[in-house]
Order: sequence, then structure tokens, then C-alpha cells
Amino acid sequence: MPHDLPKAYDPTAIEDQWADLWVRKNLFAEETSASIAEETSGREAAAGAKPAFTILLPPPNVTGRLHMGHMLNQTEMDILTRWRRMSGRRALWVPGTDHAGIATQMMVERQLLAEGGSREQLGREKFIERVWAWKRHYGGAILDQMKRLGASVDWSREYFTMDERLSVAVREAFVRLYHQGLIYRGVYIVNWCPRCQTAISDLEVVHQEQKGHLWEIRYPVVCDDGSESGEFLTVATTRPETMLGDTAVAIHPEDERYRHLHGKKLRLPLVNREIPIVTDDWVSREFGTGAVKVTPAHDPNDFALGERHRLPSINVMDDRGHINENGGAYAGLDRYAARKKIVADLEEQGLLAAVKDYTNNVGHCDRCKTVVEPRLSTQWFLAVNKSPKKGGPSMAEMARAAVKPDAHGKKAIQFTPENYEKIYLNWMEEIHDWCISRQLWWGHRIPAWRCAACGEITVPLAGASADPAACAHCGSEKIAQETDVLDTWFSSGLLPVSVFDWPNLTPDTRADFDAFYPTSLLVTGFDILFFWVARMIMMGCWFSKDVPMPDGSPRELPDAVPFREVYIHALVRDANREKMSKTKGNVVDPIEIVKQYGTDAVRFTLASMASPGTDIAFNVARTEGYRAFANKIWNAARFIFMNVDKAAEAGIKVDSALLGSMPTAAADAPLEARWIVAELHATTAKVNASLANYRFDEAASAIYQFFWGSFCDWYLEIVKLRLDFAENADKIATKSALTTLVQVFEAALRLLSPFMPFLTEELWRAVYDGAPPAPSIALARFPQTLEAASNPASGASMEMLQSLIVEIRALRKEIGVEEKAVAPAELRTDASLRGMVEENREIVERLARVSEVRFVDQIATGLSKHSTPSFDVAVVYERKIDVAAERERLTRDIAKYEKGLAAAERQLGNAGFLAKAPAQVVEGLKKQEAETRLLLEKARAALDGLSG
RNA sequence: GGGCGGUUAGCUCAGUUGGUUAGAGCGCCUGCCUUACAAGCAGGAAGUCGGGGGUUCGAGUCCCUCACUGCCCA
Repeated sequence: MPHDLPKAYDPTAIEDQWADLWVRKNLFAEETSASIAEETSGREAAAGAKPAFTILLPPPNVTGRLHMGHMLNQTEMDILTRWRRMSGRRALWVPGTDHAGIATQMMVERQLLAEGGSREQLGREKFIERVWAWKRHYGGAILDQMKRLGASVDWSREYFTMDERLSVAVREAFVRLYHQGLIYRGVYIVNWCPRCQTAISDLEVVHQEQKGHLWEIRYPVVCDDGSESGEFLTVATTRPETMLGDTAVAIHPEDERYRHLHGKKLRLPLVNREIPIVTDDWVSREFGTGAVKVTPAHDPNDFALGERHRLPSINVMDDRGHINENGGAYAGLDRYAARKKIVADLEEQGLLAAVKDYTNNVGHCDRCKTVVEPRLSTQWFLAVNKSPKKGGPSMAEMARAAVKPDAHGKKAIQFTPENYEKIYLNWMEEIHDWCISRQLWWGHRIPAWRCAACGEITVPLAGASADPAACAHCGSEKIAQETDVLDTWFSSGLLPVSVFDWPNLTPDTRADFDAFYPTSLLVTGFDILFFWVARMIMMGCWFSKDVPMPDGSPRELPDAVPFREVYIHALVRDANREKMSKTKGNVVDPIEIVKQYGTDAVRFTLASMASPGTDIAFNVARTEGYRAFANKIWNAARFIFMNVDKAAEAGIKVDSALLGSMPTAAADAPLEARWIVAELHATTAKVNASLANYRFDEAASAIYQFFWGSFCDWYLEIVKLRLDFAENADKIATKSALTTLVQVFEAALRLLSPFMPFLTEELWRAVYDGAPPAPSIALARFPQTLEAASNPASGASMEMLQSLIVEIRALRKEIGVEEKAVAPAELRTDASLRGMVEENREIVERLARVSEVRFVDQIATGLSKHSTPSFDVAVVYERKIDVAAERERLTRDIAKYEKGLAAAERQLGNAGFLAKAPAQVVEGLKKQEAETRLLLEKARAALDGLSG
């Protein structure tokens, strides 16, 4: 019997089982559109099917473990997906991982190192096999964690960026871009990680302030005949070791200090090369000495300056950050050892003018934290600002157009919160060519072949799956494939099209693309706004644009974007608002918290704190509170089931056919039934509206308030009065009350389900006594509001009753009535309220522990009373009034009323207010003023009575 | 240096286009093991809305300014 629930909710007892079942039954798989078309005979039918809600999981790194950021991200996606699915959409959430070139290669190299080997020893092919083996063994960890957390994804569509299908897309994308003239190969300054031994993109460089020095070095000025003039030009640098590659010193053209040096040359110390002094506006006169050494091969600014002045570039470091043969005596030294020795040698030669403390921003490799070395090298680039050969906008232009409003103010992609749109656009305005090559083995090898005979590059034509056999330029067969691989983001940027089978889109294979592209939404953190979001927009727009619409018409930008909306969520910090980091040791492992409090409680915590634009300070105290919430619902269920069982014994049975829809209450139903039904509808409306606006916090608090504040605190307490199973009871009334109770509870479970899928799954099945109408609550219908169900009358009456009950409870406390004792109450009120209270007097009696409500014209003197604008109430009890306490309370009230009254009077006396404020505001204030005045008078009278 | 955000109760946060006397959860204080729930129930205390100025009949909300703080980019 599923009704036999333990007294306290134990999430661990149920969660694994449901998580496992959801995956095993592949419950959240969306059929391919092709199979729907088959079933319904025809593409048109498939197109006319339920509208899709498509969402792609931002692929976690295959080497990763789930952290709080993932859990927030996935909780939000899961809430939205479950909500859309229950609301009748074809909800498809596609999971997967990316191959994380650098990170994964690092993992395996570390393994090899531990075994005493290396990737070089193994060779490329064997190494890649080894990485695949590693991936098969460890690569599923993060997705397994997702499964445990119950993410409602379609596991049958799981992707991995190195899969054959997605690799085909990567190759095709490269090939097309190459032939469009947008991919080129060239020698430029790139960010080089000496540890990873690969180029990395600007985005993979993290800048950190570091205490260092500013060395001032004296470069001797040389005369035209080559002799030293005895004068020096002092340059300032933070990286003295790069001086080995200096090819000039630059000064500002208008710097009066150095005007006499224009056109002169310098002798580069330690190297003894003659280098020119050049003038350039870029030089800052204020920085250092106003003279800056120029090392085009080791600094991006110097590189640009070198181009302007046609300076040679001398590379003085190898790929490990050691000084190379161009460094003369320093060759072979590590860059920091070289720095030390160079500084020492300069000092010895009297050329070190000064050493100053200096804090500078040093770029580190995002992956391994090694200091990045800007380095001249040959790389592949994607020209994002360039028009393709055939003409038309550049990728960046298209990516900007996608978020800008069109002539009608419509945007193809809508950001939430909106301010990220500007951040995105700013970045997209300043975007540089993207270095897409990586000197790694693990990844998509660049599909370009270089000819040993003529040196030209051959890239296969679009659509060609076979590798070229001969050079396209000279016909030589001595061609070899490029050894570099592509940046991981190149392949993940393609995911929105590639997971739906692009470029293989034939009439037979394109049904999914037609149904699910563009995806509906991307949910992600701002940290990958540029990494992924921007690249998906560029690549998605670019390649889908060539795919005609299902009806054959050309695809325009609004249908070419990879997603129609982007929701950017905040960062999860620790309880002290500190960023979580391994080094600080303040990382909260979501799985650990889940084990302690249950998945649902953690999800609810994240949801309730997820208000847009605000970081989440994750505090387990909050999670503890939501575990209590889960327990509260659990116990409400126990109470309900207990009564359902009692009813069954008395021959009363709730018809389960009445469940599963939105309950309504008959006009003659008891007040609490009409009220709770109206509350359910109002909450439903609030939840639907909030989720539509990504206000997870609002939705969560509406549900919390409804379940705990309305359903449990009031409705359940009142309904106890109706659940009378005695022989002589009104069975029809009991059955009706019980039906409403179960109906409302069942609907509320569905409302809560996207937030707390485990608890609601368990209880929902129990409601149906193990014979649910659907395989899961997640496939049941989400509550929808009916206009007709709003019931303001029941709301007003209920509010009035609640305030009466609260006042009586407070009074009892004040005059010291024991908790268990019952006492009569005196109530003075007008005729209409009196009728309402009389009708519902048993509610008041039960909830306020009143033995009898006596309606009076005036509260008896000597009784302590509470007043509201609509009634006065007192509790009759022989205890003596605590005059001092009473006086204190009344004095406090009087002060409060006086203050309020004064404020109201001031405003009502203001001609401007009366003339300009809307009538309803004025009316409201007048009413309030009258009420406050009344309460003030009563309080004063009561105080007088006390002293008298 | 450029840009963006934040500052509301002890803590973490809500507060819709300016509109009546500013809310929630947690924590705190008091009293209760009231047959669903002590992970609970009932009652209660608690805020010059960062400072200053302005606009307005009216400002937590709009503008200016200062302070503190966080983030992104260079």
C-alpha cells in the first residue's frame, strides 16, 4: 500500500530509484520527427505537430565533474523543460559533452607520465586511441551525475563533439569557410602556452595582477660612424629577457625629452645589435621613461608597431619558453632564468638604471595557469570580420544583426537579462580574427594538405568526404595533412546545427532540423558568453542560412539563429559571497549537498535564489529550509492519505477520474474549498507568468507560499472539520470536501513537479494508489488557470476570518490563556460580517480555540480587546490583565497610528496631491485615514479605560 | 584606464510602468510534543531603503554627486 509513508521524508530512499527509472525508460526522449511523420503519414502532419521547445545542454567538459554552476544551469533548464513539456510542447533537451582538447590531452599525458611514457613515445595514432580509451572509461562521469539529478534530457540523442557525425560537420564547416576565403594561415603573434605547447585564444588567457618589477635599462646611443656617443636612452620593461629580440626602441614623436634622438640608433646591450629609434603615437610618454623597447616577435603591441615601421621580428624563444639560438649566450636558458641572468649582466655592465616595484597584469593559461608567452608562430585563423568571396556580410556582422532589433523592433535573439545584449555587441564590435589552430593531437585534425613540391595548401571541396590524393595546385602526390587540430570551440560552436545532422540534410534526413532548429533557448553563465554563445551565433547563422526552410523558401536571419532566446544566469558563490575555488577550498560539491538534503531541496534552493542578474550566495541554511518544505508536503500527503484510507473504510471513495485537471468549487461549497481553489488558480497564473519571464525565484516563492502558507496552514486545518467519517455524518459533504482536498493537492503536486521532480513523482503515484494515469508526473499536464475560477468573495471572507483568528490568538497570548484552554470570545462587528462569521463559526472556534463566539454591540469593559477597521474582539478569561504590558502595547499602537494618521492627513491636505493623484489612490488613502483614525480613537479609549 | 552592476531587517534576497503606513526565507525572542509534520505549531521584536542634493502633489523606484563594493574588457 503506497499510502503507508514514513513519518519523515527521506529523499535518499526514493531518489535513486526514480532517477534510474526515468533514464531506463528513456522517459524524456522526443521521437525523431521522421518517425512522427511516418506514423502520421506525411511531413505536413509532422510540421503541424505540437510546437517544439528545444534546448541544448551547454556541453560540459568531458573531463569535468559536476559543480554548483552546472547544477544551477541544469536546474534552470530542467525546470523550464519540464514545465514546457507538461504544458504541451514537444520538449527536447539534448545532452552531451565536448572533447576539451587541451584538458583531455593533459589528463592522458599525465597518466602516461606516471607510467614513465610520453605521447611522443607513443606516437599520434596510438595516443589518440589511448585518449578514446580514457574517454570511454572516465568521460561519462559528469553525465552520470546529471542522470542522478534527474535532468529530463533525451539520452538517446547524447552527443560528443568527436563523434563521427559531428566531426563530419566540423570538416565541412572548415572546408566551406576556407573556400569562402575566410580561413587563412599566417605568421602572427598568438598567445602561446609553453606548458601545453599550443596556441590558445585570447579568451583562454586569464589576466591576473602580479607583483613584479619595472626594469629601466640604458641603451647606448650610437653615432653615425658606429661609435657610442656616451649618451643613453633608458627604456622601461617588465620583461627584460625579451630584449634579446628587440629590433627598435620607440618614443613618442612629440616627446621633447627625446626630440634630439629622432633618427638616431642604439646599440642593444648584451647582443650588440644596432637598432633604430622610431617614433610612434602609440607610445605613452607617462609610462616608465617614455621610451619603450620593441620586440615584435614577443608582444602583440610591438608586433603591430613593427608592422607599421617595417621592423624585422626576431624570435628568441622556443616553444617551451626557453631562449633559442637567437639569444646568443643565453640560449638554452628558461625564460625566467634568462631574465635573472640578463638583469645581473646588465647591472654588472652598469646598464641597469633602476628597478622599480610594479604590479602588472600577467596573462595565464586558463587551463594550466602557466604564464602565457606571446609568440610569433604560424597558425590558422578565421577572418570573422571579412566578407566571403561571393560577397555579403561577415560572420561578425551577421552575428551582430542577430541580436539587434529590425525595422519592427523585433530581435532574432532575445537576451535575458537584457543588458547582456550590450556586452555581447561590444565584444562583437571589437572581435579579432579567431586563431582556430591548436598544436595538439586530440581534436579535429585540420583538413588541409600541404604539398612538399610546391608548398601550396590543398583543402578538399565542399561536400567531398574523401581526402585529397594529390596537390590541387601542382598535382604532386607528395602532400601531407596539417598536424594541428581545431580549437574545441570550433566544434562546439557548430553544435546547434550539427546535432540535427547538418550538413547531411536531405529530404529524408532533415525532419529533425526542420522541427527543432532554431532551438528555443540557451541557458548559460556569462563566463561563456564569448566562448560559446557568440561562436554559436556566428557559426549557427552562417551555416544554417544556406539551409532552405521546410517549404523551400530561403532562410532569413530570424530562422537562421541557433536559438531564439538566451538566458544568462548568475554565478554560484559560497555563503560568504566568495567565488568558489579549489585553492580557497570553499567549493561546495553539489552531490554532497544532494546526499544530505535531497536533490529537490537543492534544486529549490537554487531556483528560489535565481533572480536575474544577482549572484547566488549558496547557503545550506536555505537548503535546510527547503528540505523542511519537502517534509511539510510529505506530511501533508500523509495526512491526506490517512483520511482517504479512513474514508474508504467508511465507504467513501474519491473518483480518480476527477483528478488530473484543474479543480473548481461549486458556489455552495464551503468557504475554505472555494478559497483554496481560487488560491490554486492564482498561484498557477503566477507560476506560469514567472517562468515565462525566467523568474524562477518568483515562481518558487509563489508555490512555497501556496503550499505552506495557504494549503497547510489554513486549508488543511479547516478541512479537518469536514472530514467526519462517523456513521451519522453528512457523507455527501465529507466526500465533497475530501474530493476537493485530493484534487487540489494533486494539482499542486503537478505545479511543484518541475521544481521538485522526485518528491512529486513519489507522492503523485501514491495519490493514484500506484495506478497513475501516465508513466510519470512529468508527463502529466501542467496546471492552467481558468478565468472563471477567480473568486474574490471567498478571498475577502477568508482574509477577514484569518485576521479574526490571528487577533484572537494574539490576545490569548497576551492575557496568558494556556495553549490548550478554550475560552469564549466577544466580537463586535457589522451585520454582514456577523453573518459570515456565524456561517463559519466552527472555523474560528477550532483554529482560535474559542469555545463560543459571542456577538456583542460593545466589548465588555475590563476586557482587553484588539481592534481592526472591521471588528473589535476580546477573549473572556478570568486572568487579570497585565496592565503594564497592555499599556505598553496600546501606547505603541497609538504612536504608530498617530504617525500614520499624520502622514495621511498631510497628504490629503495637499491640494497638489488631490488634484494630480489618480482617484483610486486618493480614495484609498481617505479610507485608510478613516480607518486609522478609528483605530486611534479606540486605542486611546482603551488606554483611558486602563488608567481609570 | 574603459564599461557594467550592486548597496533595502542580524544574514541572503524580492520590491513590476514613481502611488496608500516597504516584503519573504533563514536567524532571533516567547509559549506549546494541539494525532500530518519539533525538519513542526502559535505569537512577537526587528529597516532614516549606503551618504548628500535635485525633479515631482508624491521617490526604495527617476536624475546628479560622493562613498564603498563586485565583475568584465584593456
